[in-house]
Amino acid sequence: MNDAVEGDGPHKGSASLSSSQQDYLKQIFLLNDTARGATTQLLAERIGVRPASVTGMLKRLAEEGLVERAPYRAVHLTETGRRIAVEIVRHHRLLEAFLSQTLGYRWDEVHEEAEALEHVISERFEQKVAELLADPDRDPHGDPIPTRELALEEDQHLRTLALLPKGSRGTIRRVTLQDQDALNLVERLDLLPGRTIEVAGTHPDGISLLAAGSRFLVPALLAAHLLVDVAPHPSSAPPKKREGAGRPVAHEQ
Amino acid sequence: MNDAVEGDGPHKGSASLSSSQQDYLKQIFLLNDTARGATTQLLAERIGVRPASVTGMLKRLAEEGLVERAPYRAVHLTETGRRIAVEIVRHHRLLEAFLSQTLGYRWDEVHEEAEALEHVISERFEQKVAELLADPDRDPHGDPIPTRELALEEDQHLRTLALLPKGSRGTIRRVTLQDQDALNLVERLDLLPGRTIEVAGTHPDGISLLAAGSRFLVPALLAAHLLVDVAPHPSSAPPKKREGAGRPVAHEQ
DNA sequence: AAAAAAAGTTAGCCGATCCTAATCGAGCTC
DNA sequence: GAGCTCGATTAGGATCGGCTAACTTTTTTT
Repeated sequence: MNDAVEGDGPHKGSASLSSSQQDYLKQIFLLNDTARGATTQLLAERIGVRPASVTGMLKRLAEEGLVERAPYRAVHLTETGRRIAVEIVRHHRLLEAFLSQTLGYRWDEVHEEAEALEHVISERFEQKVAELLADPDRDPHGDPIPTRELALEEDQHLRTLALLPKGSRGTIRRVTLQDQDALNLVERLDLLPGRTIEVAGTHPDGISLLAAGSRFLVPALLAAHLLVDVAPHPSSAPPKKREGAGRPVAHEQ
Repeated sequence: MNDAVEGDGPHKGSASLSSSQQDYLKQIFLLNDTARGATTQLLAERIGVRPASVTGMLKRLAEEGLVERAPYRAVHLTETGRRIAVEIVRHHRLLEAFLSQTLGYRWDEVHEEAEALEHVISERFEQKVAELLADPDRDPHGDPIPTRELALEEDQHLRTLALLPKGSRGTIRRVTLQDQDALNLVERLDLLPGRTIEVAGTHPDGISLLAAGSRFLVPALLAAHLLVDVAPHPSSAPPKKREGAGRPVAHEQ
């Protein structure tokens, strides 16, 4: 035996999957909603292994019926695989909320710890934390927490800051970054979820922002990861945007 | 790489030890204070592997300077090994207190979960929990929690119920059991830490006890794991807190 | 469309940890 | 003190998940 983690014990579907396997499923899930999909290379980067290792693991996961794949193509989760992945995403985000709210972690410290704990906590732990926090629906980064039934609300109306036209106003709702340095910068610029902003201008290298009276430049790399709830005010239409970048998200459960 | 756990990150000494290794060290530590010491067989039982596997792991641990051993003899921890072991014991007991007090786990549910989490939490987590609970010195089973500096107070004055003579009175302070069924029984008999009792008689198969007005038999197997704070005189007031005489004892390994 | 680049896969290997089966050693019995 | 028994060790193997190097397929460039 290796490190088959059974923090989950005799629960749902994640029983007897190693931390490693859980991690692959989670990353596949998270990448499936992006433009390029869950490619071998992206997975390798996210997970921190070499591409060859990814190919190997994907084979194993395919044998266990957790993913479906065609060689040289992006992988997809099966329904079973998706359920497990969402379960882990729930663990992760619930833990982030918990670490932040109950243990007083700083905003930028939660990710790493949750990363380690998510594979190990039991169903009971998940429940107790959910109770304690009264079923939160967002983690500290603004990411939606899947419900107990594993339904994941999508932020259809949020738009990435990078693509907003000059004059747009709105409220930052999500910060989809994990990098420590980037998070620090976001904090320093005071661009945390909840902050209302206005786009003062767009540049090739970023977005000029008006927030809290001051004006400053948000690097494009950062702006791409700030999801904004756009106010219907200036000239924009009511929230009804949906298929901006790709297929409907894989979650019919 | 395998499952080298780095929940601990760049801290003390436990950095880069696998969960498995951590577990061995912890069990060696726990067994070192017992009559037979940390023998291959006992370790195998506690850890849930075959004796041959223990021999193998002990060799690796010896190479890393964490244990000292002579073939066919019980193992001992080096100072480094001991430090890591105590660190993990601290994690475990702190987590048990936390699960019980903060998350509302039942008394008999905490062990299993702590077992999984103890290898994964960071130094920060440990600190935050210790703060939240105001540096508790006992876990829910009455086991002493090593201090931040890894000093472990010994319960020198506690005596096992199994060996008390008829007529003894005292207060149960520790329940050194982990087995779920046994714990349930302890709970059913209401023999949790804090309960005051009197030995009504001794039998080959157990101890006859007088507690809360009723009289019942405690099986010898159970009695051996109930540590009692014996009252100096039949009339002595039942000490509310724990021993006033105990002092922190640096654990000579 | 041919060549180059990038991405993915295969093959072979390694280390960690576990296992079973067989052998060895220590300590007690007679 | 010769056995015998039980605990400990060795030998040999399996699995998991990682790696490198070499090769194949897809995509991009010219």
